[in-house]
Amino acid sequence: MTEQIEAPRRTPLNRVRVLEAAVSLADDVGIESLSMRRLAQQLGVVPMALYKHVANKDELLDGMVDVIVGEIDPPARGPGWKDAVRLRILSARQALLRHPWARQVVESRTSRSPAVLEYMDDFIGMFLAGGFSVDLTHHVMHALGSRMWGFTQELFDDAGSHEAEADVTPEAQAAMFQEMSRRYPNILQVAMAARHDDRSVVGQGCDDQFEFEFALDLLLDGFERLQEQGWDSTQAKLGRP
Amino acid sequence: MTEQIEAPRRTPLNRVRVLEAAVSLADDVGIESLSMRRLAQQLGVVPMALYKHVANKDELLDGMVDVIVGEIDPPARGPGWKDAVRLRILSARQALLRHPWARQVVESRTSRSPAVLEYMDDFIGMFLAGGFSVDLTHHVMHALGSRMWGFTQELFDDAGSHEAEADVTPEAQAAMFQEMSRRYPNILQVAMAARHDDRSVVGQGCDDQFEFEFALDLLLDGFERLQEQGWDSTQAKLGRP
DNA sequence: ACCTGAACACCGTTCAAGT
DNA sequence: ACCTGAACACCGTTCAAGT
Repeated sequence: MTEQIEAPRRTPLNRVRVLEAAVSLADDVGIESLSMRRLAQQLGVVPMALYKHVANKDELLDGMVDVIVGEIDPPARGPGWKDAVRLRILSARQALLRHPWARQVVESRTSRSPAVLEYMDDFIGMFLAGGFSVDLTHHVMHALGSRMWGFTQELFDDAGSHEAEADVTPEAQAAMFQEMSRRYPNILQVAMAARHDDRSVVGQGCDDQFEFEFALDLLLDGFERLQEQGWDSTQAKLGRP
Repeated sequence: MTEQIEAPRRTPLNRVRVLEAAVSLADDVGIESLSMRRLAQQLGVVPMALYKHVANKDELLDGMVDVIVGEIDPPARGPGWKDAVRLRILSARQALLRHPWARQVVESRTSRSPAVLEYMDDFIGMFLAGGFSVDLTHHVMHALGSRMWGFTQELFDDAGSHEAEADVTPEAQAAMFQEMSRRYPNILQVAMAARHDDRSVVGQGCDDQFEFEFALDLLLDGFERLQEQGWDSTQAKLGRP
């Protein structure tokens, strides 16, 4: 009997390999097409093999968020709190933008992994180091919310660009435009003005950098003002019935 | 042959009935358990029957958002822009809080239904009526983002309350606490302070009203300041390289 | 012409049977 | 003791066959 030669050993599966494969598969095929079965196939293993390394699909998604958090630059040491916070958020933004599915997944997670907790702990630390009271820091973190991850809710994802180009006749487009201007005159006004603007285009499908920084700086300036005023939540609560 | 008596006619299905049934089914069993099949069963029809009234599941979800938008109070007529915006957002918040799944679904939608467009058009109209330039209004809408719907990202959903009560021994709890204070000292500090606070408790599982209004008012005050200063995006862009 | 049962092509996860 | 193929209990959606 010929002794059976072992097939060339696949580099053995481990958690990191599984998570990284999941991230790049989601990058390639989209998060909605990422399934345990498809991921297993990509890795050349039977679906069940994945369950050795992640308890279930939710844990897989948590792990994928951790991979992304790992791509965010560590907190800058030099500058004051405002620049430190700003830089870290903009770095998070770059990491998130690299993975189109990330925003949705980050938003949908309810539990916080150690990596996420550490990320948040760093933020809190930056405010405290900047002289913010624990009280103000608490509320400021809530106000920051998901902007901590470097994204803003899209206002118009692709309103209008549905199948606009090819199929629709100019007449139909004109009719749609008329209907829009009748029903949503304000949206139209804003959209038109934005289109004339050189830098930002409504509906370009991607979170615009200027909009993001506008909102972020508005918040940071607000935080700064409150801190300088010695804002205190107990006072604020007394002031408002 | 006895003439077959028609079974008592079900009130015939229509789009509104389907959507309302979907909303209350999601209220009851959670959005993750809402399926076309289960909804059909609830309505006493075959799954295929639903496809007469909604093209597919995505359109069903869009329609469910419309039902919720319909629950939001119409814009107030009397007050200035700031109170008008504030009231409408807090009304949206009430509607969204009535349906635990709504936040997630609103966030996940990429297309905007007529009802949603109208809701946004109203907001834009409030700012314009308040003397905001089209330009500033545009950026302000982006800054408002998903806060337009009356929710903020949860910071801590139920971190720690996982299975804390029953199963875990006091010793294990103490150990976990120590581990937390070592790894996430800043989070702990903020969490402890918040727990002493009479009104807000971190991790109470629901978006806290005070946090929401804090962040909202910070933004509204910021908007007001910019408007009074005659803020202009072209200037802002020149000022920043 | 209309309606719908059965089928298709998937899921995530369990579990018992095989080595 | 370990591994995994088959199975379970679902999905959303298509489509052809039946009335």
